[in-house]
Amino acid sequence: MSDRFAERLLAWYDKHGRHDLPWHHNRNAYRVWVSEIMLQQTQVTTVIPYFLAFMERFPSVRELAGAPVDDVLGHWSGLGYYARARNLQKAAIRVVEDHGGEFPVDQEALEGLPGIGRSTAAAIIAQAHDKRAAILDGNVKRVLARYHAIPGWPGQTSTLTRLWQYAEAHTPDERVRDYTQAIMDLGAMVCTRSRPVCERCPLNEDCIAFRRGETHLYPGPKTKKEKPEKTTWMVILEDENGRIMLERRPPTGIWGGLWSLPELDPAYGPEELREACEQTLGLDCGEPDLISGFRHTFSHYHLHIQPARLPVAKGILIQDRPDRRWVHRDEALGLGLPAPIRTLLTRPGQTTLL
DNA sequence: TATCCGTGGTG
DNA sequence: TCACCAAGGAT
Repeated sequence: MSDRFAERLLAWYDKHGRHDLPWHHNRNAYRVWVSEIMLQQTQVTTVIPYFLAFMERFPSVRELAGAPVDDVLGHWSGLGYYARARNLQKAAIRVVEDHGGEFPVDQEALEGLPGIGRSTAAAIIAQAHDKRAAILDGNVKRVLARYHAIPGWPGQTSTLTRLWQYAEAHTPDERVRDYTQAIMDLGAMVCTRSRPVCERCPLNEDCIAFRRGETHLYPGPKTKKEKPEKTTWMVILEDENGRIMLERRPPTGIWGGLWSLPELDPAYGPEELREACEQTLGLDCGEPDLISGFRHTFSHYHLHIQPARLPVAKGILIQDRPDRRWVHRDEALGLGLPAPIRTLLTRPGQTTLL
């Protein structure tokens, strides 16, 4: 690029950028990698406490590779996108077994690890090694879409291709670590989605969208689709010792690998729940106690959760299955639980009895 | 290419 | 109350 994009950005970064984030200290490839995975589709303020606790428990790639999956998921509980946690540990095991515990330095090898794509690989290269690699995350997409007035939704291949071209072109040969942090900081602090602070932007002079007064038009909107509504029963089974039954969810799909409350087919009516527990779970239960349901919104559908509390008759045992277990509430909260289930178990008073 | 995968903040 | 979306990647 013949303009002074990177130069202006770096000068702004030196004065106003974020230089003190937790992963900026004791910087190494492992810490950079974990932070980048956590930061996928997740804001900095959300990540910080998770990152600190994660590093306390898993200080190096070897401890992560050797940890129980439940421990890793437990530290991810509430962060969302749990495939990131499963892939993180898979990648850690590969780094230990195939690379002697040392992270690959080249982009191709990094992209071969589960959970690491083009942008994350580039971020690791730039942040950990200060070597030239172009990133393209949500911040960069927004900055570039406005600066060059690139129409269309960034998810569209044609739009994405153009964005990558500009991302590559603007990335400098020197100070790549600072540059990648700088353009993300600009997107997060100045070139925000709503009400960008263009007066304080070091790039406003040559920003086409700003000069046209059209920053609100970029990036282009995603084509919206109607979200389907799904319904499910979630049963709180409590035995005479005050323990509740948890069930491990399948490794794929929503909340994959996490512990949650047992689900029953929504086709069962309230009066059939007792029988459903008997047939589905092999449990002899008392009368169901219906709790008011709530709606949980995901990216692509709404889930209507109908909780029901059922007492379990004394002396009844279920067959020993590794994906089911009786736990006290305190113990349950130490496992990887989905956020709404955690809320349900922590603050049952928040919901109203029917 | 389109869809799936979470959660919390925002207007 | 609710649609929209943020440091993407896998399928």
